[in-house]
Amino acid sequence: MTKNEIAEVLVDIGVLLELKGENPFKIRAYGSGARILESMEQENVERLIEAGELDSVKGIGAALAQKIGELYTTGKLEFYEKLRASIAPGLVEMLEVPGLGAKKIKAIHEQLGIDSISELAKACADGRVAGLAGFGAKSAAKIAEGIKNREAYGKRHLWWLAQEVGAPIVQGLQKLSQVERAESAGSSRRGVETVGDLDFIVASSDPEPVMAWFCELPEVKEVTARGDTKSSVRFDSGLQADLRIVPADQFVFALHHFTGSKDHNVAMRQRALERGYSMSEWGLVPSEGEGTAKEKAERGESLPADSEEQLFAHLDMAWVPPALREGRGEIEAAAEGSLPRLLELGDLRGAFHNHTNASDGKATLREMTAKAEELGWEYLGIADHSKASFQANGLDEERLLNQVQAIRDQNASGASQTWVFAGSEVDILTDGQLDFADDVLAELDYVVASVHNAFSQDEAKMTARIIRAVENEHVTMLGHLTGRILLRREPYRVDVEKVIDAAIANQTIIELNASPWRLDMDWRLWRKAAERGLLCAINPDAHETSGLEHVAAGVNSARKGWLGAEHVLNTRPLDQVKQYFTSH
DNA sequence: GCCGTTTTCGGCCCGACTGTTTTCAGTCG
Repeated sequence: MTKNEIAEVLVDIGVLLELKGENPFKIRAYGSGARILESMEQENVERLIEAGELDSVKGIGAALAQKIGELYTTGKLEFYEKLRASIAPGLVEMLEVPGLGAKKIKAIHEQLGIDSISELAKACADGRVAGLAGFGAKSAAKIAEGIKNREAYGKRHLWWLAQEVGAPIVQGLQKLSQVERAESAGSSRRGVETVGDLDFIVASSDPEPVMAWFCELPEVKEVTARGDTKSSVRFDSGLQADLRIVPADQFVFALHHFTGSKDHNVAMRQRALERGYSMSEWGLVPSEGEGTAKEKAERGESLPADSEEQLFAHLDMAWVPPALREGRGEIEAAAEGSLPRLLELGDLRGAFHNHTNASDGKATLREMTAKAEELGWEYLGIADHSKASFQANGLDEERLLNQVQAIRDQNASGASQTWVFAGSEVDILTDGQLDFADDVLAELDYVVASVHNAFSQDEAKMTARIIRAVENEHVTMLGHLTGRILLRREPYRVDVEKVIDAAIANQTIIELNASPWRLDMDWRLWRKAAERGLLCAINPDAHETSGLEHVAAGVNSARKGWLGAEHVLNTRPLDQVKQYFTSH
């Protein structure tokens, strides 16, 4: 088993132990063990397992090391098999119902003998759930509602679309006379590709009218909680939003706290404790003394912070951009002053993977060029589909060469400030051959190679197929590495590490497809890949003029992957890009 | 289950909201 597969088993064990009513700290140990494995290099994991030294890693002790070793060598774990056999799958599923946690599920299971969601729905309806100790009519109704809405509401939402909902709400809050400060927080502020809900933090000494404004927004379908400091609402799309209102001097602490991530916060609190402080959304207070952190903060014992920079400075750290707050080494980097200078949208001077109406785009070459010019881009790459992508009206050799000529003519005419590169998004056929012969590819400025069919090939075949394309000397960059469509289509099975190795060895770029539905290659892979020499291109994969603006989503993902301008080809000036295409 | 220059036992991040209670447990983030 690979380290990531092992990590999945560990996470699963944590869930099952929770349903068993195990010690919460034991459960946490499995979860953190999984995260540690995920953040390690596969080779390091293998080396440590084989040397019997895996337990030297902080967070992995003797018990976890033994289980990981067993999974690595045999692909199985007796402990896990037995555990899984002892718990009905329906109980695991019940965790997805809002308001149901391990303890309540355990009570329902043990006292009513229920082990499936459908039986649970019946027991809510006939009053058996309401009759349980610790439950009542309201809990039963809430569970029934949760089961009914599980499909629609359990879903995560695309970051890009959630932003479009959230941005006007923040602006609206900021305009209210009772509001001193208002910001978006949560996974949306961190720019995670999908978000569970929206979080808003407001500083105000007069919360009631602000709560009322929020709960009465026209797009609100349901108010699920309404308190003095926190309210939650649900929009028609199923997207949930939380508003938290705090006094002005606590705003920065609340903003940081609710921006997260959880892993980041845990590490920050540990760092605070090492310095004799206890940190919460209420402030940064001495850990000694009477009362809770909240009470201390209310007595004015918190260190002051008007900005997040000050908050981090109290812990002897540089400010960490929200994009990096994922508990992936940013704490250490901020402490030693080695945070990267992250890519910014303004660093981009163009992009390469875009379509016109010659294949499946909606806009003409001229319209796409005009939009690029409006965005201030020095260059635009056109890479329409190749003939094997029949469904996308892919170009054959003749149409492609005509398009190349049209692009050359347009550049020569001087009609646009934006230079256009002639490329192709050429299909990688099932055996790894390309859809155009080498002499055709040689006519182009650059080539994007992508997989568009036979997604169900096994991992070995798919990996070999893509690597063969990566090794082709005409291929400039690999398009959407895994083919995933967020929340809709799983990635195809491919050994991404091997493809990255091959791309580095062959000096082939891997694209960061900036379509908000793709964001592929995933940001979690970029930091290490770039450190090892992989070059990135941020490509909107635009199919209409407005699609070019999706580069913003790609920049966001690149930042989460710790990339700076130096890692991205399309931050380079036109002359350097021309030179790159000539020499690669 | 993990960890340790106060430690090999006794901690492990912290608080709000809800629904059930009459002081709190469970859930959630």
